[in-house]
Amino acid sequence: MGRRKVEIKRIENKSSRQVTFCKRRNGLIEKARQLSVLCGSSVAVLIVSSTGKVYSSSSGDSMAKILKHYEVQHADKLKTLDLTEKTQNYVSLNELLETVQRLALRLHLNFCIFLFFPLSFTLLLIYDCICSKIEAANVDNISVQSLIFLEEQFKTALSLTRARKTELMMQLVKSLQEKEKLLRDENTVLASQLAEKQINFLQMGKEKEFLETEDERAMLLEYSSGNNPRETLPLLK
Amino acid sequence: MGRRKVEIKRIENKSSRQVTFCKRRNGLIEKARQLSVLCGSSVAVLIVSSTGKVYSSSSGDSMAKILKHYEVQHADKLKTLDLTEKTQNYVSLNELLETVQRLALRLHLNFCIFLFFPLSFTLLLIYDCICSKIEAANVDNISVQSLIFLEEQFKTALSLTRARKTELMMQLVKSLQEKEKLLRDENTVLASQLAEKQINFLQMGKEKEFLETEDERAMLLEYSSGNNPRETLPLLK
DNA sequence: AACTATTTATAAGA
DNA sequence: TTCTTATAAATAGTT
Repeated sequence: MGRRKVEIKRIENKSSRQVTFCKRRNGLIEKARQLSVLCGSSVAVLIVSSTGKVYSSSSGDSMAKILKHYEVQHADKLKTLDLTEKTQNYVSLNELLETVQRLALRLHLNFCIFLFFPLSFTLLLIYDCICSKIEAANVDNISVQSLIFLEEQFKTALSLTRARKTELMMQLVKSLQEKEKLLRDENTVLASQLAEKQINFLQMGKEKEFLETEDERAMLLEYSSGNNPRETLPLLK
Repeated sequence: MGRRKVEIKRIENKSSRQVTFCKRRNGLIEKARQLSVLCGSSVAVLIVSSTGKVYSSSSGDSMAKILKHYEVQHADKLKTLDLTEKTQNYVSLNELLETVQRLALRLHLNFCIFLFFPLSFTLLLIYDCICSKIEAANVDNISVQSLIFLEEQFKTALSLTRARKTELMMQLVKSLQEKEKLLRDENTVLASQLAEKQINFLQMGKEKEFLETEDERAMLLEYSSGNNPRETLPLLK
């Protein structure tokens, strides 16, 4: 729709690309407005120029409402994915943290977030944002009651954390004990096998030329020497 | 661009509105794609139909990236507004909470958020989302060290909360003591004024008809009776 | 969904 | 950037 037909591919000439960007950007936003009015729908258009500048328009509802609609639908979609989603958890978590961080900055508030995963957790503490601005507010607005409630919450969180820590340490101790028992048993077996072999070696003492490997000869030498044999083998690792 | 010119106002005929919606929606998304390709920019289009269905398209970058761009710019814009924004804090806070809630659901995680405003705070606790799904994960992934760290954080938060509570209670006690002192002083003044008047009354005892009001007569009666006068007036409130 | 008369958008030029 | 204008593209009404 111009003097001549243009292929839809990147415009290489910088200034004509800039001109086209401006024209078509306005055109797109106008089209969005028309669609919104004609059909009673809400339309948001977000344009990020190649230089990173953001242009946006919303018609019908506000931008926030439209984005909310999108996110709700998006969340539903993800919920049905379920398993596929699990692998994306860490990316999504970062998104969450970024979002909260950004919003917190916007709201000028101190906050900390504790995220408890069932088996692991991420902890984010952000104190002293740009908060001094609200400092002038009325002292009477804070109730001691609320702080007492908060104190209770922290006590609970603290004792839950301690309980979980204890549980984990018990598990750790138990598994270490089991590992130790296993290794002791293994040692016992190895020691008795060795004792058996030692007897054979001693019987063959006068006929060293019958020993088959260097290792066996070395072992015999060690056991023949004056050193006391170690009671158990050293623990693995 | 059709058989005849149309005014840009809501199409009343339902079926032709539906047809136009479909045509123009496709047109808009195609225009967005062209703008993106021709000018090397990223374009997102979000359309919410009058029935609530959401259509979206992104070209250039992914939808997530474009939305992030928008939010970052939006945050910057708000930061420069500063004062005007303060009145919107509570709405924005709700937005924050909703966003976090939604994302938490999406991520299937337990979490709690503590938002500390400089002088007041909002506390949100959400436990036990849809978390059971990750329960099967490997126990070895959690380090006791992390829990020890978390425990320290809670201890700190607890002692900060207690310190703040104590501070507030001290303030409260101090202000109550000041109020009491003020009232005592007031009482002293009033009591001495009253004593003075009482003497006048007693001097005028034989000429009751000179008393000007019912109140004064009642007062005289009280002070003339056998009751000991109260040491101070009762505290206000 | 396809057709086509018309309107609208826009490429190139100024 | 903005205006102009020739022309391409989009689409309203129709089938």
